[in-house]
Amino acid sequence: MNKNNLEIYLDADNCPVRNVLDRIGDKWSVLVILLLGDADTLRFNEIHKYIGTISQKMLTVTLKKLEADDLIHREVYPQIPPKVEYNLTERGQSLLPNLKNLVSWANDHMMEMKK
Amino acid sequence: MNKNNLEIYLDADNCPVRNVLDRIGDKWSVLVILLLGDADTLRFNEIHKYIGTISQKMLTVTLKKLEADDLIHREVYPQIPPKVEYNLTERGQSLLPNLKNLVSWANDHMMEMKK
DNA sequence: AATATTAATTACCTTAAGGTAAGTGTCTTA
DNA sequence: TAAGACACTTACCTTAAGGTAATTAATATT
Repeated sequence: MNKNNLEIYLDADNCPVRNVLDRIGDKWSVLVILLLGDADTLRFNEIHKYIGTISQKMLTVTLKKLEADDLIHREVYPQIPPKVEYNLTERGQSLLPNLKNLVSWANDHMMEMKK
Repeated sequence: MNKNNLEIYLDADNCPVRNVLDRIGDKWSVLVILLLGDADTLRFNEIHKYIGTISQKMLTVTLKKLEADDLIHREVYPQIPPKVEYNLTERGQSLLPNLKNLVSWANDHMMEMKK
């Protein structure tokens, strides 16, 4: 057994698995990142309409968390009615391939898993 | 914007992102998979000791879910006291690289993120 | 005047995740 | 005879995630 890997996974306070899942393991974060990865730039209501089933509250909460982690950038246009645009940061872009790999793994294997 | 990808991500009832996160997006699943990926075969109490902070209850719940999704295999030895060994299935093995990529992304980026 | 628009915010509620602590069965060992 | 090992199971409780619905500010449109 590889002690190095074990130490990395299990170092309780500094566990990368925990850190990453605590941030994007919620119901909506990954979806928003993938969406912005494809769409480049989207306004609040555009994301809201695309996802369809997300509540306004959870969309703002999700966007704020992603912004706090520097995964998305938020650009406010000082006009009325308000206009706010979102797009991925460099860090968000760097996460994208990992998520897309997960998606394609899911497409390959999820069908066979019974509900 | 790529309509194909969007349709894949957003198809509410059949969304691969949701499917995969619903199954391994919980607090312990990924950790257990990574552990079994390194250790090959582990008994219940070995996993319990390695992770340290997981409760017995959550370990059994986690293992049962992973087994139901055919991500880990459970081998019972009919002896007393009981002996049960766990290891990754082929499907679990196929997920492993994706998770390791996520871990290494986390190692590269999580330090910079403030708590 | 009244209504629509946009991106939130707030109060309230429900559900689910996960923790603690105790108990189970069967055998072995001190 | 009592305790220990092992892999759970059960009852109970707390916390957090996420949902609904109403409200906001400032302006343009009808």
